[in-house]
Amino acid sequence: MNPLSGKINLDFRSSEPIYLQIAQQIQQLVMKGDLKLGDQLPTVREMATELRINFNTVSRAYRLLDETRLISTQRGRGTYIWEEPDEAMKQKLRQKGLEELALRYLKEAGKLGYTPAEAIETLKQLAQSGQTSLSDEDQQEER
Amino acid sequence: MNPLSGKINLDFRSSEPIYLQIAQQIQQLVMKGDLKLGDQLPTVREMATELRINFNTVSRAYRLLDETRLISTQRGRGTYIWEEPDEAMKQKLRQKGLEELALRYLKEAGKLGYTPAEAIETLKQLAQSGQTSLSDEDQQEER
DNA sequence: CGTATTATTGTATAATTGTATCATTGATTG
DNA sequence: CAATCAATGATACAATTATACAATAATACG
Repeated sequence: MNPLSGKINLDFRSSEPIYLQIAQQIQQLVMKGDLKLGDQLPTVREMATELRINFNTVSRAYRLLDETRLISTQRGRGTYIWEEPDEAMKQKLRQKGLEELALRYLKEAGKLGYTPAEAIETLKQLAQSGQTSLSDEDQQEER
Repeated sequence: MNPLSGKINLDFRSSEPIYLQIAQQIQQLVMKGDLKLGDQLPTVREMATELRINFNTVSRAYRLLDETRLISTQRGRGTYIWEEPDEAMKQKLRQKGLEELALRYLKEAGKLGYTPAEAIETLKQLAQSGQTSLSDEDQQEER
């Protein structure tokens, strides 16, 4: 069994592309310590089969992480955790991830006809009212 | 201890295939005089074990060098330095090596969206500003 | 010695793994 | 509706590894 079997949960209904979902979740697993330096990730084909997607999509996620030097992909050999990000890096990655999420939120809101200002306002109110269950328990897989 | 133990440094993250890295570095060692006519190279398995790669990858590097007559591989016997390149040959090899590096640089820059002109400009500036530590001290091994 | 046996060395071929390129699809935009 | 673009898929490819093999050397034994 590979090290992150069942730990990647995709939401095929999300507008978030699945290659980003994969990349972000792997990033989080590293930051949580579930994946450590030197660990081998599943091959693109393994993971693709498990997630029932094309292996090129996994490859794209891996390439993204390779560019940030979080992992190392080696043709013919496999893919490995390359560096455990230091605090600064973690912060940067978190920031970047957040920004992507934020951008998507605004974009989606825009589709629904809301201005950024409106989207922000709604967000604020939501944050104040329902302060329960906003933490990160494991989510259910969707498809 | 074999004659080039620790003298081959691989970068598994490079897009340069490791069989080429090996071949080029052996070539350089011969040109530098670290390897002389008649010297035996480590067996494919020895070197593979040291570098933590498959011996077929070493074999491929050896085959490459065998084809240029720099070394002689003999099944069941081993691998030996075959001829020390004369000055003309050395010059040619150095030139070829540099061209390969240049090509690679441009290719990588291209992937990042830079035109050759931009890549060249950046290179120029870099060369002017930081003229320190551009020599060839031994590099750190990567994985 | 001579020969059989075993170990050592490089080689050939197929399987595995990531990559590059182009095609398809579905949504967005004008 | 056509054009366009991003995400995903299909296909062919390149690097590396796994496995079985062939040639040579080293050793054992008569």
